Order: sequence, then C-alpha cells, then structure tokens
Amino acid sequence: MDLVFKALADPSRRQLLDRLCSHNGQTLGELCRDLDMTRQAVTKHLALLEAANLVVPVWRGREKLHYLNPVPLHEIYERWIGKFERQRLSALHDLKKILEGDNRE
Amino acid sequence: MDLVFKALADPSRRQLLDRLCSHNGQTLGELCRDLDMTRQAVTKHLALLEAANLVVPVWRGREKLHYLNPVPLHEIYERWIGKFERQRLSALHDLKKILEGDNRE
DNA sequence: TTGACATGCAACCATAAGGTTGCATATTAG
DNA sequence: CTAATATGCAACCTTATGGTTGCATGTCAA
Repeated sequence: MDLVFKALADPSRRQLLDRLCSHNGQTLGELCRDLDMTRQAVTKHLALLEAANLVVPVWRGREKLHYLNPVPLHEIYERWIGKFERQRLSALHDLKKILEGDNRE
Repeated sequence: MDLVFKALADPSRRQLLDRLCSHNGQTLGELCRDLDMTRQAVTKHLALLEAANLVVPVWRGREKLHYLNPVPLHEIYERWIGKFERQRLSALHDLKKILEGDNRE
C-alpha cells in the first residue's frame, strides 16, 4: 500500500500510467518516446510501478510489454480515499463552521 | 495536485490525516501525542499537508487547531483515480488475457 | 509581571530519490 | 554468423526528504 502511494508521488510515473491507460501493453521503447528522460530513467520508474504492482510486465522475445493493473488503485480508493469520502460532508461542515466563526472559541 | 500526491506519499502524514479523520480539529500538541517523532518533525509534516490544502489550520490563542479539508482528496479521486476506475474492467480483461496467453504473440 | 506552555524558525545531518553515463546481455534480422 | 535492436545492470552525482537539536516568539495563568 505504501509502495502504491510512493509510486504515485512522482509526476513522471503518473504520466507513464496515463500513457498506459490510453494505450495498454506498450514496450519500454514505446513508453520512452517523446519523453525528455533517458531510457534508464524510465526503466527505474517502471520498476517502482511494478514493485507497487500497478504495472505488470510481459516478455515477448526481447521486448517487454507493460500492462496496467487497476487493482492497487482500486484498493487505495476502497481502503483509503473512500474512508475520507464517507466523512467528507461532515469534514466540510466542520471547516465551514470554524472558518465562519473565524477563530473564536 | 502534485502537492497532494506528494503529501500522501509519506506514511506519517497519512497517519496524521487518519488521526484528524477520527478526531477533527486537534492541536499540534495533541497530534504529537504517542508518536515516536519530535514535535518539529510533526510540524514539518503538517506544513506539507497544509501546502497541499489537505489540512487547514485555525489559531485559537497560542494553540493551532488542525482541520481536515476533504476537497483535494475528492479531486484526486474525481480527476485521477476515477479515470482508471472507468477503465478498470477492460484493463483487468487485458491483463487476464495476456497472462493466460502466457507471453505468446 | 513573570514563568510556564504552545508553537515557530533555522541550521544541520543522513539517507532516499531521480537522473545520468557506460557497459553487458539477449534476441531478432539479414 | 554477425549486425542491429531491446533491454538490464552498476556506478555515480545532485538534490529532496525526513529527521534532529537549539533557540526565539507569542500567549495564558498565577
């Protein structure tokens, strides 16, 4: 779970996920195209995404295809974001109240 | 948006959000209780959470109260996680197919 | 008004993170 | 078989990150 949050923390990695979202199953070479980063940098990012299980690699000969795994993101939502969503309205209410009262007790 | 992902990347900060979720409006001192970290470390974490607008501070005399702001998390979900949720089933399908086929083209 | 309390600010430190370059390895095409 | 292609691995560098300690500031209570 921590690995997933860590993996999502970097904009380059989110960009890679975005690319895979729009075109699943790309090779490393394809994912590198038009990025101002070396192939090795991309490799490192993909390694973190794989460690977080957000991306699953599949070898086809000398090519490495990358597939999106939506499960970890879904879990993040279920076990983490959802919890805050459930409290969202009451938290917003707290905030509104306290900001209206403008710092008095 | 990047600030929000960065803020969520650290487990201590997620823990602080958790604490605020279960008891909103705590002071710095309260938030520090039973953490194996100095007050200054907590202050730094809270500063990042504030920069990401996940936590809103309200001063009451010499005390600083901390309130949860659910909006950024909601936006993360709306603009980011939701997008992947929408593709979730097809991505799972891709993954299943490719893993079944076990690496042939 | 003075001391205790709640917090802020700044310097400093160790390690992690993101990136590069150079070379090695494995697969495919001619 | 040999070239070119696709990728991996390792060393290295710079900056960010998470943490500490020490001291300063502002507020409340006796």
